[in-house]
Order: sequence, then C-alpha cells, then structure tokens
Amino acid sequence: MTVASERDEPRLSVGQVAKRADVAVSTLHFYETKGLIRSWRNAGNQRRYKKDVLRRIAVIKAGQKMGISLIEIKQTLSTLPESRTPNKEDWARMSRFWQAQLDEKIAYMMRVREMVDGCIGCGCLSMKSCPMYNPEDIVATEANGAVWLDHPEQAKAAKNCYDSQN
Amino acid sequence: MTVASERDEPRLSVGQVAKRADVAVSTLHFYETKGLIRSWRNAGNQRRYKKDVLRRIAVIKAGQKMGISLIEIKQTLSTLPESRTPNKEDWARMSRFWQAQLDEKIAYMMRVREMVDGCIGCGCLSMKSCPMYNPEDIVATEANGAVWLDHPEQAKAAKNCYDSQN
DNA sequence: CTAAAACCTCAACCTAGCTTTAGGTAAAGA
DNA sequence: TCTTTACCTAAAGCTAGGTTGAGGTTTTAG
Repeated sequence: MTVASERDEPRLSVGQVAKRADVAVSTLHFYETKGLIRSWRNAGNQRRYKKDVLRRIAVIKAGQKMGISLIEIKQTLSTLPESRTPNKEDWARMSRFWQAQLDEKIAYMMRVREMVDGCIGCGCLSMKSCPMYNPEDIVATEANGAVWLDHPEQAKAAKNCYDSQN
Repeated sequence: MTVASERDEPRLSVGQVAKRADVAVSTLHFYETKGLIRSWRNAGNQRRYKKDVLRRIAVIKAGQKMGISLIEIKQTLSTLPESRTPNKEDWARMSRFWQAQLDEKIAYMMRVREMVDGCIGCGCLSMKSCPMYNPEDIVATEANGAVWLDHPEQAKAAKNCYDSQN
C-alpha cells in the first residue's frame, strides 16, 4: 500500500463543507466540540474533512428534524465504524433505527390526540384525572406495554370531570 | 351586588397552587412574568390566585406535551374571556384548537417517516436530492398544498442516490 | 509582493424555560 | 412571644443549540 489512499480521498476545508452542507462554519466548529464530527489539521492548523462528513451532517440534520437531540444523534453516529468509511449498509441501519424512533413519537402523539379528543367531550383537563393533564400516565403505560385507551377506569374519569374543578 | 362574589371565590396562595398543580413556586412566578397566569396580592404583598389558574396550568402543561411553545400557549390562553371565569365551552374550544395543531404535527411526522422509509432502500441521505436531508421541501410543499410523495421526480431522486456521494 | 478572503481560538451573547441564591418580610403555630 | 415556614424581589445560573465578535494567522488571487 502506498499513499494512494490519501491521494484518493480529497479533504475538504471548513468553508467548503459549510457551503455544501448549508450550515455555518461556526456550526461545524460547534459540532466538532460536541464530538459529532471530526477533522484533521493541515500544516497551517486549518481543518480538513473527509468527504463522509457531509453525510454525517445530513444525518445530524435529519435527526434534528425528527426531534432527536444532538446527544442522541451523537450516540447513534458513534455506532458507525471507526476503522473504515461507513458504507451504504451502515447508513441504512441508522435510517432504520431512527424510523423506529419516529414510529414511537408518532404513536405517542396519536395517543395524546386520542386524549384531547376525549377531553373535548367534557371540556375537562382535570388536574387529578384528566390524562391530557397527566401525560406521564401515557409514558408509564407505554412502559407497561398497555395503552391508555385500554384503561376503562381512567377513560371514565376523563368524562364529565369539568364540574369537579373550577 | 355585595361582596358575595369574593366570598364565593376562595383565593389560593402560591404554595397551594404549586402543590395542587405539581409545579414549583418559581415556575408560577416565571409564568406570571411571561403573562401566562395572573394573581392578585393580599395585604402582605403575597400572591393570591383564583381557582381557575389550576386549569390554566393544566392547559399550559398539556400544550407543552404537544410541543407547543409558551408563547403560542399564551396566545391561545389569551382567547379566553377576561370578563368572566372561563366555562366548559371555552376550554373545549381550546382543546379543539390544539387537536388541530396536533394533527398537523402528526401529519408532518408521517411524511418524514415516509421519507426515511424511502431512504432505507438506497441507504442514501444525499445532500442534493434526498428529501430526508432537505425536509424544508416538506414544509414548502406543505405550504403549496401538495404532498412530497406526490412529487415523482423528487421521489425518484431518493432512489439509488448513494453512489453519487461518498 | 501585497491585499483580500478564509481560517484560527476563546469568550461572550442569544432564546427558551426554568431553577437557584441572596437578602428580607409575612403568616402561622406552639 | 418566639420560631419556623411561607413568601417576596432581583439577579444570576443552567441546558440546548448555536451565533457573534475580537484579535491574530494562513492561504489565495492579482
């Protein structure tokens, strides 16, 4: 093996990356301090990036659009191989992972929606019993594997609870 | 009219509200500075609340669970009548309003999901063409009234775009 | 060779949504 | 009455996710 691999992998400057990824240079610095991306330095101490940094940034942006925090995104990115440039299957695996996350979020929103639905009937939002007020119940229920709507007692409590409060 | 209305409407102290609504006293101070709730002062300059502040806080918490910012929540709350204690229909109207917001958010997430779905097929996330990378397209499309999936060209661009990038 | 453009670091600043701290007053109970 | 608990204000601090600015170096274009 010669230096061929270095010749074959052009390095991008921070400005080039910023332009191509449509983010500010300061954002790249910021991501680097947070360990989301990596760079090497040239003789003059300027950052140089491998091309796959573009895909990492794409992943970061996609994750953010799904409401995933940078910390979680970092964890997901850390599952990528260090030893080689991530390939198609590596990225696809991440897509699948996030799709599952997204499914959970959507399901959560749907449950909240059902509750708001139920609350319209009684104009409630009772502090004690209204599930809309206590969405932790949903989460707890989620952990139990049971769905709130399957919980007749709570469901009933949500009906006509308006008068019990101001 | 006598002072009957005052006798009939017990006022709560900040500590009582905090306990019943399960929020910190500092949070109530904070909400007050932001104009989300109101209080009156007793002779000793201590806050006193009308009971319906509990419902307002319930609404604030419910809105936050739906990902609505305090500013938007404030705007929604400002649609409540000033002249009288909000009634059942007032609160129900708010529920309906937020249900619509929630529907939009769910729809947005579903569209993002569709895209991630498409991206799994090619392991892409291309900077140029992948819709997962350019979710603004969704929003823009949303404004146009058209749905991304109805856009065959973009949909096609999402296929096999892996090789065009690192 | 020189000037402009790009880059560097470090620190301060920004919004949102609160919490904590400090120093002081009011109310409640033994 | 005395002491504890609750409350008051104002300002500072915190996390997330960056942006802005100051002061200095490197690279690039003419």
